Amino acid sequence: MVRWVLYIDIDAFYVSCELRDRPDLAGRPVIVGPDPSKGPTRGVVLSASYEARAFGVRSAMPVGEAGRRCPDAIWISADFPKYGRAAEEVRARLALRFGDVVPLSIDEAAVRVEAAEADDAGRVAREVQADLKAEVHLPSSIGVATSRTVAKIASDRAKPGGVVVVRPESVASFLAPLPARSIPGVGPKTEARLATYGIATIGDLAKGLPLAARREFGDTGRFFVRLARGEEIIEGPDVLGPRSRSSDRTFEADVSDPREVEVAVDRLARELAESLAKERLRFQTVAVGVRWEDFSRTTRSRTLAAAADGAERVATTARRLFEELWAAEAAGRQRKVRTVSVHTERFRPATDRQRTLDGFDGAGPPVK
DNA sequence: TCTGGGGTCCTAGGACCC
DNA sequence: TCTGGGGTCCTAGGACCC
Repeated sequence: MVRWVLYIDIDAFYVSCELRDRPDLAGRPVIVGPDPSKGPTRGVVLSASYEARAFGVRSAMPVGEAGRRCPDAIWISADFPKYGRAAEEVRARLALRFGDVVPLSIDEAAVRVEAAEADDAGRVAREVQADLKAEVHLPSSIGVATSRTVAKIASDRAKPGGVVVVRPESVASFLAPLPARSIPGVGPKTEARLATYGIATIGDLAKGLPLAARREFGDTGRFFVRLARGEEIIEGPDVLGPRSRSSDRTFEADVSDPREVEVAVDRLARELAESLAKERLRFQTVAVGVRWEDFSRTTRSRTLAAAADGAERVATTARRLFEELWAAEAAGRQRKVRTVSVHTERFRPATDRQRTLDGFDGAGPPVK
């Protein structure tokens, strides 16, 4: 028996969720995002149907550009709770058959399957696809391989609506012609750095890296070469729980008055604390981030003496961090603020209170 | 064309400890 | 007086993903 990974990716997820409620829109160019004809907005495309993609519309594209490329698009504003519920339906459906489901993003999940032959694993994938279509009414693409990374790359090649199976002995030849950019984790910057060494495809990576590139890419470089050669890959851990939670707000126009930003920081901190309380999470680190008008970012973080909770604790820490951040900026470039964010991490479950430390909670050694 | 709102992981330097 | 090597934690920034 061979252990296979099925990597399931829902096609055009947000749009597909909307089409469940609006089947009359099937086959039309549908975009989820703020409608640019309803006034100026700084929004971007969250999801586009394949009919809209035919006009060059892509996820994360500013909506004004998308509107110009596809003037007849049907715009639907995002409904994140709806998408969260749909993701739960998909995971529940998969859990019914496979037990353990590894959720990898809102629209992706992996399951493990034991099968003697690649054809058997492929058949299971097609059954899953048909089941999700019939029971959850969502279209999917599925990659099948013996590692999660290769299965994910296969699922990309399967879009839309297909199944791609990669046999263990064919991994290197399957990957070789693909651009290095197809590797999850290789974006525009890494692609450009690899190109300076003459590396464009995964096949180029399989030949190994020159000494200078080995130094430059370190562990990541070794991972690329192992993957490219079809060698065994150490998989990331199954997702154990949230590592961080944040809340941000982009202003309609860039802001130069720190008091206006402080009001937003306070509101974000309280929203965040409320959602942490719902999840019963206590945090130990708070951070504040600013995206400036030139789109560069600055962050400031502070780790508390002990895990804490409560809106007041997030808010006062965040406010202090923002004051420091602002003071440093005011002494220098004095840019306007485009986006402000409040961030928490290093979670402990709220139930995990240690009696011996309880007395120090929120009143530990003074924090600068 | 002018860039959201979530997230994850990695790197690198300094502090601090043994 | 000048000096090690290794490990962990904290902070800031960056790349990347959906």
